[in-house]
Amino acid sequence: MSRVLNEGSGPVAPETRLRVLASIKSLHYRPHAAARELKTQSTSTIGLVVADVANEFFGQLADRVVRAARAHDLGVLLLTTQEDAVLESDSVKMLMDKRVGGIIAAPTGRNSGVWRQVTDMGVHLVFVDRTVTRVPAADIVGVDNQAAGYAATDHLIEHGHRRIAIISGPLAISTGSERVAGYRRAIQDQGLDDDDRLIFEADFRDPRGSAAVDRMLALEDPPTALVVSNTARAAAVAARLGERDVSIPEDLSLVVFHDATWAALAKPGITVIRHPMGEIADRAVDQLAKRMTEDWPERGEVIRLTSELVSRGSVATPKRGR
Amino acid sequence: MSRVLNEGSGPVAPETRLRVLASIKSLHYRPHAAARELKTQSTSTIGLVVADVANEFFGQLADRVVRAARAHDLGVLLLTTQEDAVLESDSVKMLMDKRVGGIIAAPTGRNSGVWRQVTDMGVHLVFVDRTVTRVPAADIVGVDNQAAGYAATDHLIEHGHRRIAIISGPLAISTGSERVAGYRRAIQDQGLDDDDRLIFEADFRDPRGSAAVDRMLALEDPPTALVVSNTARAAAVAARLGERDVSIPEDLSLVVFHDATWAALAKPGITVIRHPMGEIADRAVDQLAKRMTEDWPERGEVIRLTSELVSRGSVATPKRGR
DNA sequence: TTGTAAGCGTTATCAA
DNA sequence: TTGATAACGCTTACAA
Repeated sequence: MSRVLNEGSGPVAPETRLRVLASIKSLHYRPHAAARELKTQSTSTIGLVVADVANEFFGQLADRVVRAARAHDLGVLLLTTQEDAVLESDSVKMLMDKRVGGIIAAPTGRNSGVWRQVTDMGVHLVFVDRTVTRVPAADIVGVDNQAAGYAATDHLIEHGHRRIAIISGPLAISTGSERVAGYRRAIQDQGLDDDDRLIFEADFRDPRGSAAVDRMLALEDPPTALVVSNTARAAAVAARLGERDVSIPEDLSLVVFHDATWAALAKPGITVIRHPMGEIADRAVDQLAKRMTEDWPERGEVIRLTSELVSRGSVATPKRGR
Repeated sequence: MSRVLNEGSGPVAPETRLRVLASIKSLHYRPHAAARELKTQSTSTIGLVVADVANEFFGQLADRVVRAARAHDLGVLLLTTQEDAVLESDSVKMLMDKRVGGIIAAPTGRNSGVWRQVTDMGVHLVFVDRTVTRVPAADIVGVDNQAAGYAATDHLIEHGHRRIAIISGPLAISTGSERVAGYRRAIQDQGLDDDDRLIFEADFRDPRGSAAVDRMLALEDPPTALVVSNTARAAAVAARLGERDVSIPEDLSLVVFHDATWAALAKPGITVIRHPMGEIADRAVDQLAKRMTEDWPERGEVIRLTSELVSRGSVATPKRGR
């Protein structure tokens, strides 16, 4: 009987409750989630849309999202975009058909319209890590990327570097442009040369991802330090640097976004910008869970967490001369 | 109208089909998945149960499973066990309530009964990477772990090592015991000393994961080579080895299971056993999709794929003397 | 306190 | 070829 499962939904005699409970046990009865959803017009599943869980960054994020969701009794439907706009909108379509209660997404950036539709149709949306414009109802949970870009660059400047390059993700993506903005601001604040040729935009899916390294090394006046703010390509960049026999930090100081396993294990250890992955995921899920119970919000909320620069051995004073 | 969506389900005039299609467009109609499921008693979602997608191994697996599932128009509900038996059975419970069409799982090994119930209730089950006993109806997709353990050990023997240690995952898990069995067989085939003190069983969740390293190093007659068949702890082991100033391969030759990013990037590169992650995922999903359309099988099928030893710089001839 | 019936959005059956 | 109707398994409102 329904009243014993959803306690509080009506009166039920203690004795009959036990009788019902007994039958449930003996018959191995389990409520049919789809039927319940159909009747109550509510779901206990949310969607998670990220680029690629093979990438440790999103893997960690997804792991924590799943864990946090469980605490709210929410299932997580995982969809990946592989940074492809078509896969992204297909993913959204599937989630809408399944009538998820909300979506946590790291958008590719090329689908504002699709995301806008999501909120227009009354499905709650929380962007994590990245954002897109023109989706006012979406909540945003992420770090202050501009500050992080600034911190990474400033850290290198403090060590005496004057020519600092950055390998960014696509500037069309919020994290890309924000981090580069922070980088630029740091360069300008210190009165350094703001040289556009030191800014490399590497596509997330660039098979070699390292073309940028070659172009950088080919510069007539190559940099003495590098910020890799493109998390997805960072390992490829490091690999290419190794192939090209660039030694770190002697030839090049290095700061990388995201504290991946390889960064801590490399010799020397790589100085990184560390994101509070657990907190990002927890806040995103909490926010979504809150939205799913409360009434529809006026505008989305922006939750900015702080990243941290973890200093290891990949940054040193630049060699003199050259 | 239903007949135009599910084409072939009934006759429909070409003209009315167009009219219906037009309304669908204009009203932004999307079929309600839950209602359809309720009626047809079928689902378009499968469950994926792995330990932990923050781990690159399962991250890669999950990524490919999601991609392959999409090709079959299947959604993936992701649940993680964190290697915890309780979380595992909770996960299964949720998946059963949601009436998924099937489950792909890397079981913790401590829940045979739960998995048995899954198949008993008519839900298709494909084990990936690992297995548990007593679930005859489950399909299994994985590599030949015993052969892999043998190959890793034999590779070290061929390089002249006589004392070879192994840090395994829990022996209660199929991969753990199989890999150790392969290791043992290689040791015995070559007439080497089969010393139990060289076999270390490190729990997947061991916070330091490196206690085994310390114990190994404390041996009066320490090994000259090490196989780390515990993928989840391999990075921690490498980190501890570094802290203890063990240089590779001079002091210790190393072979690790799973070709993680850090293994390729380390200097020297780490020799690894590489699993065909993509193929494992693809076969698992294909198998599940096949089961979901066909009739219930007699017994599960076992699909054994082959792993590959990728030689890099972490294996050398042992130093003389000692 | 308990039983009954309607209805959620589909698909399938049966008449028209 | 099409329209009406029952049923999937649940929740909920209302009657007993």
